[in-house]
Amino acid sequence: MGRDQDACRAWQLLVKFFFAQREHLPSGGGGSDLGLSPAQCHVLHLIEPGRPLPMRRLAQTLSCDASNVTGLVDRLEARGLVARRPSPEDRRVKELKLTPAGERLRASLLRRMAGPAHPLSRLSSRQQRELLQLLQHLMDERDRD
Amino acid sequence: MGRDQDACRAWQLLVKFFFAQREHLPSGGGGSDLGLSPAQCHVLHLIEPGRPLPMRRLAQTLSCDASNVTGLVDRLEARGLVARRPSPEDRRVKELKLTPAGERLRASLLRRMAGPAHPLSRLSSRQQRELLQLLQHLMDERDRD
DNA sequence: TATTGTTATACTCTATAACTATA
DNA sequence: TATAGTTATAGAGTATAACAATA
Repeated sequence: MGRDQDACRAWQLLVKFFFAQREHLPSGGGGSDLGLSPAQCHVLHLIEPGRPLPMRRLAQTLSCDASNVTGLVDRLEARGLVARRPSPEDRRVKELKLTPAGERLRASLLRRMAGPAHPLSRLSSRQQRELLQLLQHLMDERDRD
Repeated sequence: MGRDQDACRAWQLLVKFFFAQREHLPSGGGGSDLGLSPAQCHVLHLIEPGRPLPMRRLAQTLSCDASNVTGLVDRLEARGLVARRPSPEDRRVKELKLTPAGERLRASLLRRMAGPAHPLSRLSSRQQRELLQLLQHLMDERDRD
């Protein structure tokens, strides 16, 4: 019983902490003064430079309908941040990659997410290491893809 | 340097973990089959039974413009989930409270957020207690309101 | 037939600006 | 004057359904 209570309380705190730190999230407020909506930030965050991303996979990762991705990418493409490219292997598939401008903006976004008032910077070295170990344990249990 | 790296890595893992667990978030997908949008879930989550919430305060907590709250509450009120009531002290202010149906739906939502596949249930008792202590330390540094 | 991406449509969310009513 | 909430408007996000091109 104590265990479940600890877990519930921890999760509630985690939610609260996360919401308080939303400017450090990919889909948080961090991109609003870069002229990016939350969804656009998320897309930019998910397209890694030099790693073309099929639109279908983007829809899956965002867990939204494929038709959304069309409009989302339309707007990013109109701003010259991403480019569509038909896949060499399967001509139905379109791969997304960042333009140079897109890569620059993504870098700004990541920089903003990482600092300067980093969410975890108030923890001591030892506490940060403890947290890291706990999280790695959590993710090891889950990442099976 | 090790410290900053631990912190960055921990934060990245935290973001990833959170996104993977979004069905357990108030504004995650947990309410979609209850017929609630993410924003509506969030509102329902924030109005505690027996604790009337001024609309302005709701807008602040959601960190959105006050005009959004009007429509948001309109839709919830049309569905009989919340009710507006003028504040006895300041007649400009409207307080929100849950209807009985709203309280029932909120309870379902909270139940869904808490389980059955609770995000932290894979941790041992000791790990959960460690995590709780780390989070309490983080929040103690921040909650000054 | 099944899959990828698009279009059309409708609804919700969100911000800005102008407004009403209270204070 | 300032504040709480509303309205009008515009743009963006989201899901559903129907569609074209490709596999």
